[in-house]
Amino acid sequence: MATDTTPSFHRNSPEPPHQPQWLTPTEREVWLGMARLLATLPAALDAQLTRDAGLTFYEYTVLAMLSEQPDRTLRMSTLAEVTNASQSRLSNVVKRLEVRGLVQRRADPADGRCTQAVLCEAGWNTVVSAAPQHVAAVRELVIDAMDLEQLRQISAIHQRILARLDPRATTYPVYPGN
Amino acid sequence: MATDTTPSFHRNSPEPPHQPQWLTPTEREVWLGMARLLATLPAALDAQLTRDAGLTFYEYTVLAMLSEQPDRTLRMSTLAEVTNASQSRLSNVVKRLEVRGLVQRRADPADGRCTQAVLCEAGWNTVVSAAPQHVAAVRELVIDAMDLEQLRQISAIHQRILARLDPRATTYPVYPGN
DNA sequence: TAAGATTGAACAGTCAATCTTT
DNA sequence: AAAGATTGACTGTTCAATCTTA
Repeated sequence: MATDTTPSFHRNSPEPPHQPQWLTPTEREVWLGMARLLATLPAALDAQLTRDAGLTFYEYTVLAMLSEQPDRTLRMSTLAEVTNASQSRLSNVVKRLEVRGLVQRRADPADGRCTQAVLCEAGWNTVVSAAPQHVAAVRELVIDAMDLEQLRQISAIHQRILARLDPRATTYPVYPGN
Repeated sequence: MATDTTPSFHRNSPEPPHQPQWLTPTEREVWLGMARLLATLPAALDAQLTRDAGLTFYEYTVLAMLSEQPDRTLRMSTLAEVTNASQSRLSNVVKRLEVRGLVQRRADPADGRCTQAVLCEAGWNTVVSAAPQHVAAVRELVIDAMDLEQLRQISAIHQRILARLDPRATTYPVYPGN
């Protein structure tokens, strides 16, 4: 705050009303921590994957999701959902992955409106060789920061927040086969 | 997984070694939840702020951080730190905010290398009017998803992860006056 | 020589518009 | 008319290079 006549953002007022406009110190700490995480964790993952595998985190996610399918194939719209992206973003990314020979697109025989993305052999090899280092990074940065109890706690919290972000979504986890 | 001769990414192997290469089901759930949060929460905040105030989440953060300073002033390098951004990104954003008349830049009298960013009156009014709705959104989406115990738990977890992301950082919270 | 800051070029993401198939 | 997918235009971010002052 700049003067004492004006409220301090993200802090609680001296006399907290029922639905306080600002955040209490604890709430503020949670929010600043989350905001910082939102900004720095994706950058760290991108850095690791770019350095070690020439992939962005999002590109890796696309390849990984395809690699988990029995036929290494997924419709573009489904792939967009499971990778938490817009159809437009996915379309652009897959176009580049196709140029690099990691993925191929083909028309869906069952529905002419749909396009299937298929992981190529080169794409498979790319994920297979990138995965160990990436998983190790995820462990080091995130997973190993928690004990089993905390893993359960944060999972429950995630689900509650995600439900608020998209109330129409079925209960998380979204991904088939989890 | 595509065949039974190959590992499934982000899942645990049948016989987990000491430092397992893949993630257990619980770990995988945590990670997928966090990845989903990383992708969707910033988008939701951008949408709210763009709609209600014509600001991105990052622009709002810049204005909010300045508004909390007694003189509504911060060095560019400090502002970059507290907003979790690169100097380059901040420089571009402040340039646009300056064009819009929300922020002004001036040379730091104490050190000719530094630039100070100062919140203009219009910028102050913008944050003041944007803040209530934004804080309400943060509450609805994030804070109110947790009880007090969970707020404390996630705060502790955040700090542990952030410490791994930037081991050189002093113990979080970073921001002066918290 | 280093820190702070900015810039230009390359790149990625978003939004609205479009096209095709159902 | 609606769903799936893509594209073009615009905007924002990143990276390396640059400039200034300490």
